[in-house]
Amino acid sequence: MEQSIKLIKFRKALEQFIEFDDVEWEIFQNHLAFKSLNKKEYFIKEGEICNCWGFIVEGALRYYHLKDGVEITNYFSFENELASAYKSFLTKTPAQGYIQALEKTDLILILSENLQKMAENPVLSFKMERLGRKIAEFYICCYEDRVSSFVTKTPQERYLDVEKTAGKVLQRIPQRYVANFLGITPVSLSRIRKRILTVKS
Amino acid sequence: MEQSIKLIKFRKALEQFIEFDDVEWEIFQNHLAFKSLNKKEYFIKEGEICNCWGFIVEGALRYYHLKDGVEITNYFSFENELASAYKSFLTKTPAQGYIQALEKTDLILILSENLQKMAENPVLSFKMERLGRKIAEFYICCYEDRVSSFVTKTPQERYLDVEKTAGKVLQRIPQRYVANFLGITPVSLSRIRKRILTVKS
DNA sequence: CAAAAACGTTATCTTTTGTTAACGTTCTGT
DNA sequence: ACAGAACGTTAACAAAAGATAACGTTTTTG
Repeated sequence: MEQSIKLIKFRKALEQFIEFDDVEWEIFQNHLAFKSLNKKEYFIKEGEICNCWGFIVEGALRYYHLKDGVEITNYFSFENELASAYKSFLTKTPAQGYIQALEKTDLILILSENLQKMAENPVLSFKMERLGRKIAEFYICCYEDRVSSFVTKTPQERYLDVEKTAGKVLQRIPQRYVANFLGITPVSLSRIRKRILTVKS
Repeated sequence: MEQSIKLIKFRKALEQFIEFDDVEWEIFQNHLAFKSLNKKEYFIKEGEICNCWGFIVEGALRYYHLKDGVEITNYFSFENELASAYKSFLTKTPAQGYIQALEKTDLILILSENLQKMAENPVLSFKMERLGRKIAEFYICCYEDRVSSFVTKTPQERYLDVEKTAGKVLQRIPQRYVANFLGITPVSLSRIRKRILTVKS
């Protein structure tokens, strides 16, 4: 995919948060970088300090960390979504986990240093502040729902929810990762799926 | 407690996000309101649209919602913390649950309309934007940890964590609410506590 | 293409949790 | 102060989840 098309995609995706006029966008896009990850390559590894956030033009990322040497998957991001080790990026502390490409993934990156430059640019500073706020607020809403689902719902209910809201992308993800995401073991998810199937038929 | 002391407390608490100079603070504090809730009074009820966020000068709030007519407690806020039905406030959609005072609670409120006024005030607009961002980012970090705890840890581990990090405030909260917070039933928490005690001794 | 690794399912057994109910204690409101 | 409600604990049983291992199948990878 051409870079110009990627940029248009990015601009469109950011419109859910904020709109840039052409002058602003011109400056903004000069502060962006491009990166591609092959399957299983890393966006960030545990212990590193995340120095950028990314927009996924195409592909998918998996967030996981190790517990007793075993990978536990926390989260996924897909095309047209943002991606970052948010806490590490914001607090400049070492990342507590890994972000890995589930498939070949094309990214647009905003590096901390460029974000800083834009924050100091009078044309963009206010807008960048607001963009940062809007994005953070968006994720808070997502998190509110996710936490609520853990407190309120059974694993089976959570699975049915995910199947309903993200059924399509689910098929691109190995099932054991989905199990982690739901807070259960792969074996348990397999049983839940069977249970649901036998009830349906 | 006198209002002036409350305001100093608030200013100090906000310093973790941003610092106001005296001129800015003077304007800021003229856009604040005060409110007290008696035990069991509501900060917000399900279906209402949250039109403010609050700073808890003293007291504690409990977030819960109803599932099949039963109260499920999601979260707590204590003195020196912020409180809001965040998603409802941000998106102007009906709140999905209740926020209730666990004890007598004194609040300082920022109403949406006053936030709006400050956002339009050239002296404060940039700072309010940044404050909004910082607060949202702070909560994202909290949420990241909380979600991670559900995915990675057993209920018993989560309980031990909470006991370690919030042992003191925990004693002010009825145990069945804590159970909900951990994503388990009160009966189950009682068993976990017994299990831990017998291991310790 | 072939060997090896990874994957999802299933079975078995253990552990934990949910559910309901009972009981004594504590808290609450009148 | 007293009656009623709410609370935490415990017990008994059912349901679900974790752990481990075995199995065929699919995917990787050299």
